[in-house]
Amino acid sequence: MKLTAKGRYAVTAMLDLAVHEGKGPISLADISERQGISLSYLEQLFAKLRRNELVKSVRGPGGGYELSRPSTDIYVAQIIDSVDENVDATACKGRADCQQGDQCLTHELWTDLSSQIHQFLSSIDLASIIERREVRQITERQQAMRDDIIRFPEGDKIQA
Amino acid sequence: MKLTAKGRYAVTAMLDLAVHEGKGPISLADISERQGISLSYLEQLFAKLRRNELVKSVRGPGGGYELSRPSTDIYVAQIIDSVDENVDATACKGRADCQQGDQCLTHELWTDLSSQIHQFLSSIDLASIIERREVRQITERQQAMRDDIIRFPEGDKIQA
DNA sequence: TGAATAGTTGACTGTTTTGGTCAGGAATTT
DNA sequence: AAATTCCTGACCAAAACAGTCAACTATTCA
Repeated sequence: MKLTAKGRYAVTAMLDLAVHEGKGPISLADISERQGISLSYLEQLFAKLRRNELVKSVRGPGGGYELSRPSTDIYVAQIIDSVDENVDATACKGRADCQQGDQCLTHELWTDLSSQIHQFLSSIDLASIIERREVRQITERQQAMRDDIIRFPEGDKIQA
Repeated sequence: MKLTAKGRYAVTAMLDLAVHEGKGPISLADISERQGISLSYLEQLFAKLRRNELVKSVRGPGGGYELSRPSTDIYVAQIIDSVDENVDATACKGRADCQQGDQCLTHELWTDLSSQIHQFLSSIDLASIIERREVRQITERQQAMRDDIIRFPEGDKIQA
């Protein structure tokens, strides 16, 4: 499991599709403009997403991409796996001294953690991210009503 | 949040310390040998871990590094944040066209997801990773007893 | 005191990955 | 046919990664 800008771009693009679900195919040019990702880079990403059957393409004028299935059935882990697809397995493969002692212990510990992360991301579908946001917005609106006058200068620097 | 080899190295090294908790300072040379990480690279990582007060150093012969507090109080997210420490905030900062329309919507969605991931990793402490492994080993041993004779050719390609 | 140990720091380097460009197709619709 | 859009591969610069080297400081032990 790896979590870099590449995966973020892919998830962002897929979220864009999910938000416009049911409005027919969305062109990569549109996504490029909205999300600020270069067209050519999107093409590379979507080639992989298509191969992994997360999206389907429609050619010709008015064409573009659609989710291959409802956004409730597409999980974040699937997206990231599609574009990263490196089956690294945390090295320690060719090393002979990896029997059972201390040597490989922490390697396994990392693998454990890694699989927990993967499991976690496998539980989050696109629809729930969008839904979660809506819930949060409502909560904030209610909060704002309680706080009434107070104006908060946006909690920036969210670095998660 | 980023999840790359750098973070993996840091977590692995910290797990190594956690496993040897209470046995006095552990030298980077030991960790280097056990985990197959170059000594100098460990030095760089531990400089950051120390600045973030996750470890404390003991100089001189017999010296090394120790966890700055019990392994139950050190969380994976803290480790990764220490060595990566880039406060990126997913761009879309200088872009003027980021008011509220579609433009920035998915950016926020990603930020949401990202904070969920961060929150998740903030909930996992070093001790629980080690403990979880022990639980799993017991489970496997019990399973092995039930399966009795069967010998399984290791389930490799764990790619999580 | 002095030698050995071990952390500290910074500069530097080769390799891989990123993010992106370019060009040429192929398929589809109008 | 023309326009649009997906599709593919070759290519590239910059960044990140992983590691090296070297000089240094602090501590301990003989």
